[in-house]
Amino acid sequence: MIHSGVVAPEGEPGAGRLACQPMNPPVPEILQEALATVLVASGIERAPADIHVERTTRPDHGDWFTNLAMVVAKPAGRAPRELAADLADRLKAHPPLHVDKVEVAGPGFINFHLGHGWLEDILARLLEAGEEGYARPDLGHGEKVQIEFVSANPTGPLHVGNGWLCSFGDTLARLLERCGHRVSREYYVNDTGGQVRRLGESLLARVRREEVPEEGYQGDYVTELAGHYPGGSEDDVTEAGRWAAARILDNIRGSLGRLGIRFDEWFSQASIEEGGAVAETLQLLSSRGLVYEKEGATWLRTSDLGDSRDRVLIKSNGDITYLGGDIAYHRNKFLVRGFDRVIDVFGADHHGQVASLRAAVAALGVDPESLEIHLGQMVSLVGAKMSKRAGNFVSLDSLLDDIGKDAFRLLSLMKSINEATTLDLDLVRRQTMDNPVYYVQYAHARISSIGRVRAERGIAMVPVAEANFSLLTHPRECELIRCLDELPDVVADACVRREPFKVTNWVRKLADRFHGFYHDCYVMGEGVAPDLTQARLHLVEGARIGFSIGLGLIGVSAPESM
RNA sequence: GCCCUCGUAGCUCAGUGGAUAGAGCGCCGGCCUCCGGAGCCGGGUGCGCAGGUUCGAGUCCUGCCGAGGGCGCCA
Repeated sequence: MIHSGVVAPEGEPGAGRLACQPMNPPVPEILQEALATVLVASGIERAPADIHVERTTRPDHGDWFTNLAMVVAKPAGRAPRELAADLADRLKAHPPLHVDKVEVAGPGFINFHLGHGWLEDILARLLEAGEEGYARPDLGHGEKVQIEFVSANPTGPLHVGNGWLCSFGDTLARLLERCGHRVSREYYVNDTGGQVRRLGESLLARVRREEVPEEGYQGDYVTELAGHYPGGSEDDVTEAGRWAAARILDNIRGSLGRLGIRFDEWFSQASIEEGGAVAETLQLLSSRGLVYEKEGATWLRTSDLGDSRDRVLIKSNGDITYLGGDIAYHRNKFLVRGFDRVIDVFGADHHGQVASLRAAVAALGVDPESLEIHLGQMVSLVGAKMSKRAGNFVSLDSLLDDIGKDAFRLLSLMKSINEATTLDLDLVRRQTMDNPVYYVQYAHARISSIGRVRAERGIAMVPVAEANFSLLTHPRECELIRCLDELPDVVADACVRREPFKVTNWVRKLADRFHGFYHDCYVMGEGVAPDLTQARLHLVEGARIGFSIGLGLIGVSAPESM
């Protein structure tokens, strides 16, 4: 932490100076407003609702550009380049804030070259907002959203694949929270039905020192649990299964804790199936004429609602199907607890239930748009598939023992969950020393180190308002500030598109920019003027804020030293 | 057979319809007088195939090829 030793007391001149100076609006707003104005002046009647301005990818294209002329030209019956030139001329007559140069290029792009004041504004805005306020777009407006993830059956420890989606769900939850949603994390506990009975059978078999049935759970953990089983009626498989499931659930909680994940709700499937929820749900569906009896079973007309066929809710033996319980569960989410939006995160092996569930939610009278289902593609190991029943999975705990929480979270949040992953455990373990996590954390440790050296040398930081950011003209400094400028957009984008890995990519980019800055721009080196030192100290603080926000979102710790 | 996801550099992956497609790893070669060298700088190869939409396609549409997953009165 870098804290000023000379923070001006409140009320004195200087302390509130920043707040008194109205902050300039961000560049996109400045450009959009200017473009809207010249568009009208140029005789274009209907301006697009959303005028698109973007950062350029190449320096010779300036800093920002718009495709506005090309978008508007055709409906207006004008040539794109001609219109672009017209707009550019009008902009040049009254240049918007920070705009040094306006150019028309290519098929009709308008490029903006900005002055250094742009970067100074970015840094000032970032430092004023701080870790709490920066990159906190209010996209949700308090929307009440529930996110259910993992929900692995308590029939065995979490494996690496489970952990992968844990990272996704938890970081998505953090993103939603940061972007103005009220988020509840939920774990649906399958503590009833066939899986539990099967677990109980496996346990009792081990208690009797017999082989586990073929369809049972073969893992060593069952044998271990059997050693502690207090008994009970020897043939009550449900009782045995529930006892084992409770133990395993404790283990799962522990693994999640190691990953920094806490659930707000552990929702019992038994509470749904053994309470009145299913009956109430059936009644609702019946009243809509969507339920019928056939061959002794109770069916839901899901084929009327986008599913490929109808589905059974109550088996002919009277048992509730998984779907039957799941519908009641989703009725509870939407209609009982009143979530505005429900997000389910499943593994791709649950693909088969998506259409049914969507149809079922529609059958409940809930807007299907408010149910989001994200399928994470399979995570497997080189040369092996993980199977809980066969007991040949790699547990999340053992991998965490090897590489640690930070490396695991970063690793699991580096790419889209739409992409299948095959882990080479040897490689992952070996990569430990040149894992991206070190690159990122080392950058943060260097920031802390700068703070320590500053304290040792007794250098006090001046207030932000007294720092002269116009001195930060080194290319490394400019690149670092530009990177920090992207964070609010990255957070919003990652949230809206449900793509947490974008945050990881950004953090890595920030680390890259910071290492470059650190290498070329000594903050307190010999011959660095005091004013420049002050400006750079604030830039370093800005980077620290960026790391804190980014690493906080992906759940990776920001160490003071390595 | 039908449905979903994916195919971009040797490998792992980025790339809201924009201009000359980018990182990391690996490989080769440089850089420690000062805040931590777990760092910095330089070096090169690529959008599975074929059509279509568009001023403009890695991105959107159709078909094909290839990989993974799914199509139960299992969960």
